[in-house]
Amino acid sequence: MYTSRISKQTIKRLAIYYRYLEKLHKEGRRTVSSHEIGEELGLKASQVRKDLSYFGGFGKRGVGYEIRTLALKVSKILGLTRSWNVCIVGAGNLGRALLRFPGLKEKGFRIVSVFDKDSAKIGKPVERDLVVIDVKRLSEIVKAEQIEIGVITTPAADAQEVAELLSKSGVKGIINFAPARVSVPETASLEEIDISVAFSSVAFGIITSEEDSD
Amino acid sequence: MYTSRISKQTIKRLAIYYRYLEKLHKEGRRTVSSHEIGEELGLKASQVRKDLSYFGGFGKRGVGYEIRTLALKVSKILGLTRSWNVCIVGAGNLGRALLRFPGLKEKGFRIVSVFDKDSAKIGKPVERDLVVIDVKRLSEIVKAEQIEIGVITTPAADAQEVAELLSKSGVKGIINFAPARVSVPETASLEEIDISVAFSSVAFGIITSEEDSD
DNA sequence: GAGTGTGAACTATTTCACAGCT
DNA sequence: AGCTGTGAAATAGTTCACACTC
Repeated sequence: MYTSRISKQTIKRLAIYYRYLEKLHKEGRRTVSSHEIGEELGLKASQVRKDLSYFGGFGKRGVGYEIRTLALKVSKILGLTRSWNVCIVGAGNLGRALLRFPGLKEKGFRIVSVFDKDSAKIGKPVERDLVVIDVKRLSEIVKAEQIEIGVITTPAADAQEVAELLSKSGVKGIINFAPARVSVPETASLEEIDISVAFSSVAFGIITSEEDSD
Repeated sequence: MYTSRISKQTIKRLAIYYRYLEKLHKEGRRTVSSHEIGEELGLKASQVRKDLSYFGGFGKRGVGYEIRTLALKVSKILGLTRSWNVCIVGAGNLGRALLRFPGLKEKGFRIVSVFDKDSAKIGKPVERDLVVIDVKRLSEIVKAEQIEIGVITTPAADAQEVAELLSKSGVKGIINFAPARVSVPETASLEEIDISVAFSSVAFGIITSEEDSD
């Protein structure tokens, strides 16, 4: 269907539109214009319309977009109408924080297992019905539980190895929080969330804005 | 100095180069070529050279880059040669995980206080020498502790309010982990780390690669 | 010979501007 | 009249290609 070249940036904006549409829907609103969406999210109205137009003409000229309909269309595009089995590799602070991160379950991302290689952690409960499993059993469990998305929250040194293990086990998408870039086969979908890079980027921004004002 | 228009993407790559340079340095290596950096990080050599050239000619033709010198230059550019006082707003799971996130302290990001509005959390220790402080005291403490960077790990509904409070209190840079976009004054530096958007983006990637192979 | 630094060419993304529905 | 959908224009970012240095 819409399999062609849509940029990752467009997809991320779509996910942000979706969140805003849900909010409007909860407030009882029925329609919204591209101008209003852009206003709220800090984007040009034309950007919003262009992003949506890649997937079809969802709006009504002279009116705007019907919130309920558009939210449904966008959730379909983003794969939010089905559920996804997710595993977390690395039962440290960040891994455990993600177990309770708000909004994931509601969007269909179900964290069904947590792995670690540390024998002190293996077997310990991390959530009502979850216990840390030895990473040696990852492949077996990914298959048994039909896990499609793996989240890496290990130390940097283990990230590449875990990425390969996940890919080989049949995981289709990876989200990497470890402070190291990983590479995965072309066929897998990868998202890198680089926390320490974000800090450096902010620090750079502060320095340059101070220089500008000299 | 190099105050002009450098893209955020270039800065983020610089932070990634820096991490790789540190690794090479620890391994005892002395020089590296743009080709090798690109190979390791999945970028074209010309991209690496272009990024570095914005800030000066750091390399030697025929030789490459002297790792120690380049690492020092890049760390200067990114503001990693000084330290930054950071506060976290929101003492939930994610906020507490960030307190121990590896590499931040080493890069000079010192988390000096943690705030929350929940009276059940206020006063409780979160780390050796840190206790959760009432967010009402944020402005006072930001000034007293000379905090320049604020990290938002509150629920989405509180994120915009906290961003404004931080800006008004004199914080120059904000990193927002809440699943909501925030807006800050032009003068402040902002980085949004949108975890649920990353999940949606990966889900979209999986769906489209499955369609492609039909 | 090897590898940088950089203008020029190319590609991707954003924004404009306006025809065309409702 | 209001607001979408979309080619065309403008802008931003990447990659090429090669002169130049070590």
